[in-house]
Amino acid sequence: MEMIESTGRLCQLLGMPRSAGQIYGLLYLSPRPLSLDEIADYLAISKASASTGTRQLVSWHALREVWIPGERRDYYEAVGDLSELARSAYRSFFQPKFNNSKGRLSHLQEQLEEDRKAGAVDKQEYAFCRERLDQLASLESKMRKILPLLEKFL
Amino acid sequence: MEMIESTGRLCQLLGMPRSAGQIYGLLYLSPRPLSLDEIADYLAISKASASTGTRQLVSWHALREVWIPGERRDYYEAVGDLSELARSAYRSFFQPKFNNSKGRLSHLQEQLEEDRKAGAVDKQEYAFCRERLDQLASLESKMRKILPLLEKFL
DNA sequence: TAGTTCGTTCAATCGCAACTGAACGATCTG
DNA sequence: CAGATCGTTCAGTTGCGATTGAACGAACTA
Repeated sequence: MEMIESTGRLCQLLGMPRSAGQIYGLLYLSPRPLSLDEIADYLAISKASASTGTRQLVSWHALREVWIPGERRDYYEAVGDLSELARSAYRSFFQPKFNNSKGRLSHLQEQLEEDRKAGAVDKQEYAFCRERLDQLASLESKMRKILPLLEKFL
Repeated sequence: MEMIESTGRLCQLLGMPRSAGQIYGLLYLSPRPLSLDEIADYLAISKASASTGTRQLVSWHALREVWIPGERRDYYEAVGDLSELARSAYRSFFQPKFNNSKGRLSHLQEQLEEDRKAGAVDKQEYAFCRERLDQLASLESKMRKILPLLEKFL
């Protein structure tokens, strides 16, 4: 139960549905795969929530569907490799946002240059914005360098 | 306006109020400090929101209060050093959660040992849980090693 | 075929954080 | 002192994502 609470809070902190985290926490320490009904029962949530939660986790490759011969129910078990999980989460979630931010940043820089040429900003304003945008770009470049290393290390 | 949208979304992504991010984005590119009314006016939010937002940002050291001689209003400007900002955010926000998780983890491990001694879990179950908890501990230790490095690099 | 037992979908509800308008206290001005 | 101009606080509202019950379709069973 402590595990369930922790993973639930963690997911909530990362902007994911709390129930998904709870499901993962439950399965992470469960010695055998569990069915939808068992999950819903144990966590005291509706089967609908359990269904949507497991499907989300499966799509994130955090859960694996397990078919037990002679059983009609679907069973689920947690993917134990958290490092791989973190990597794929990074790739499919943070990486895109990050690339997007790069595009936005360079677009801002272009726009600033245009405004300067058009005389829409005076010299002091231009210098200030330029400095701030450059600092942003520098930080972005640092992140771009270190993230792959971090990815390997985990 | 693009900047405002970006920082707003970023804050929302990190679980902070969107309006706070918008305020920071506005001030980050503003060549001069702005007053509460100017902020509320520009962002089309109520002065109440602007007030709470700025106070939050000030408490996070993301904004600086600027007193302009002969002016009764408070003026605010963005703290430009994003690296320092990230560091202090890490220290006051993530660091505590992280330490907390360490305590929980070791507590879980202790409890597992107790259960084993009490014969509450069979050998197979114990081995499974033990392995999973050990993996968690290993990941936690890696994070503990790399985070300080990352903090220095930024 | 009729009746179970599954998982999924969807409209309705709920909870919670963010936002707002209005009231307030503090500080200045004439 | 009265009046104006600030920032802050707070009860009430809003908006949005998570959750639910009920309905549904598919796959099995007798």
